[in-house]
Amino acid sequence: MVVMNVVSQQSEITSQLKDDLSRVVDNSPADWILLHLAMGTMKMGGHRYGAFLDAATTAAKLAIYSTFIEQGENIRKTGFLYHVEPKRVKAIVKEIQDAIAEGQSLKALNDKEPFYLIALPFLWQERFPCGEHESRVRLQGLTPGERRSIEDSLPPGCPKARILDQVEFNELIEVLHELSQEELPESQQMPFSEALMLHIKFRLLHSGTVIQIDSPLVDIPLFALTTESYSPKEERERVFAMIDDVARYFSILQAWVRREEGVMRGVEVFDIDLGRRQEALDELDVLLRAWADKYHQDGGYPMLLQFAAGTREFD
Amino acid sequence: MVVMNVVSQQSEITSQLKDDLSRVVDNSPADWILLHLAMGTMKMGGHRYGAFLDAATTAAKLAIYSTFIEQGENIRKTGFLYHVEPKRVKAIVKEIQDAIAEGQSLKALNDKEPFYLIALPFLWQERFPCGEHESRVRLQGLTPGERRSIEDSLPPGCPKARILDQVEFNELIEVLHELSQEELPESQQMPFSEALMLHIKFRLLHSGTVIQIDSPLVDIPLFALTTESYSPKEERERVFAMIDDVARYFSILQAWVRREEGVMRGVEVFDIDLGRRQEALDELDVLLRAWADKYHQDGGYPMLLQFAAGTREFD
DNA sequence: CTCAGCGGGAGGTCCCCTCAC
DNA sequence: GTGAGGGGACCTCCCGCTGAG
Repeated sequence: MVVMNVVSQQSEITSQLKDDLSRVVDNSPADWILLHLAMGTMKMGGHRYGAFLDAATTAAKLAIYSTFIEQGENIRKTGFLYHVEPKRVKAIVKEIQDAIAEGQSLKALNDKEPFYLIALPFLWQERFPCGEHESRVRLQGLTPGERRSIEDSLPPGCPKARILDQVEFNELIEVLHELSQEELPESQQMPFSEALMLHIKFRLLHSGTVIQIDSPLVDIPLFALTTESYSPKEERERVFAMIDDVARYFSILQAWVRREEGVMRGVEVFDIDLGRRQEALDELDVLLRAWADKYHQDGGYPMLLQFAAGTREFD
Repeated sequence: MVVMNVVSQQSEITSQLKDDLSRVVDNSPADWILLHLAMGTMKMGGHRYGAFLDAATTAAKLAIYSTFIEQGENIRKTGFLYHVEPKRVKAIVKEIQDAIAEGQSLKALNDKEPFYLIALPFLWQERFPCGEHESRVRLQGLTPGERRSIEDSLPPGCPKARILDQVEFNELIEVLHELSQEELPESQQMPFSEALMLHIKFRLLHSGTVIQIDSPLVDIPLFALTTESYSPKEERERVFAMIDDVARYFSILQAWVRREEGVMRGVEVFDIDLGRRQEALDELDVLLRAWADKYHQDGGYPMLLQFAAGTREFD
């Protein structure tokens, strides 16, 4: 009985690879941010390649749109500034204005993860529930002992949900895709395809949300749900916390660029005795907490402090 | 005598516009980062729309490539994970491996600003120098008084460089473009075009690096260099500092995601009496400097602390 | 089952041109 | 100078198909 679980080596980047990558991006900070973001959203978040490109395009379009407004709605000027045809500028502006008017959102990474991945555990348990004392296996032609044998091969902690065969699993994925498309405007809808289905299926298996069971008792592959929610893995949660932190940090620095009052930015560069490193970090934690406590006042002006300390890699 | 200077409203985003933008991106953190990045590199940095898209594509390609390596160089698996055709995966892998092998860099925002913008002041002064006691104006058919009158209309602090006519200015831009293409591999080269020239010219005027002089003394437009280096504007420098900070902050958090030793990340949320805000920030500055000093040890392990504090906009 | 090739369509980035206000 | 329209080139992202090992 072989249980396939493809979660492995996910975050292992050999130092060779890392070096290669850093060489081709020339170590420019903006490119680093893009690279980290792509790695985070695609490798960890499970977003499609095309989805990331769309999101980047959307961001660039919004930059164009904001310039268009600032330049007194002058199509030609805006086009020159970004080397875009007036025709295209007009189309971009229309696209954004329509989205604003209809309250719809442009193609973006709007959910932290794609809907069809997050929603799967819920939909599975809703459509294929399994009573407390029922067997997860509903296949014909198996003895109760054989059913139990298959069930016992599941890893511990699996939710009570039926084990599906190939056809049922594929249908479930198709339903998920249709659901995720429902709320999108017509122009953004993507038809279901076999390539898409294989992608989604592979993602689910890769993340360990679903496992495939190839039992010698049955001649068809079976699929079992392993968790109540997609990606409970701590590493994934850390990735989201990271993206969140970076976005907020970016926001604060934007205010700093605009020279707003009450904004501060700082970098401390220093060398440390490795033996005292942990002590220093612990002290830093206490220090900052005490500082925030000292100045905290209920009902006051909302403030945020973000910090990160670690190895200095660049000089 | 009209002096055109289009630097204005550059960073003024009406709150209405800001609201609209935040609505269409759904406030997802990853999208925020992309948006800030696009604004920073395009609006401030002067990068082309297509250049930003190329850079984002490159980042996504590198993410694919790193997965390709991690998955044992399996094209199909990699393709499924990101919903990319095997054919395309193969092409992407080849493109990156070629770049690594030949030491060339992929399309990226590799310089902080486009070469043709940064290099202009240097090339201008090199090709059209102007002696200390020579007139910047070399046009025929003008009296010394008229030449001085035109020169006097320049803003103070202009470098000693000749004032050019339309043709000379256009040629200078073309030379700049050719220079910027020289070091690129053949496949990335972009032919010079009128659209590109207009874009570059507009950018130079928009940033104030060059000003156009429409003098009634001559019937053709003249162009004058105003600074020794592109974008000495402090705001621009702040934007680069911001991008730099964010990239390093991102790097530290990546180490935190990998659970490396000696990495710490923190967020402090609190409310403050506005009257004590500056006092608090000043204290924070002193506090962190003292902390870094306390643990600093020459020749020790390289450490970095980054922090930013400001208004809390999201909850 | 994996890997390889071929075909096509849609849409985007680039380029240039003309014509009316 | 600006808007609005035409054209064409090329690439990339999507889909589907067939055949060799």
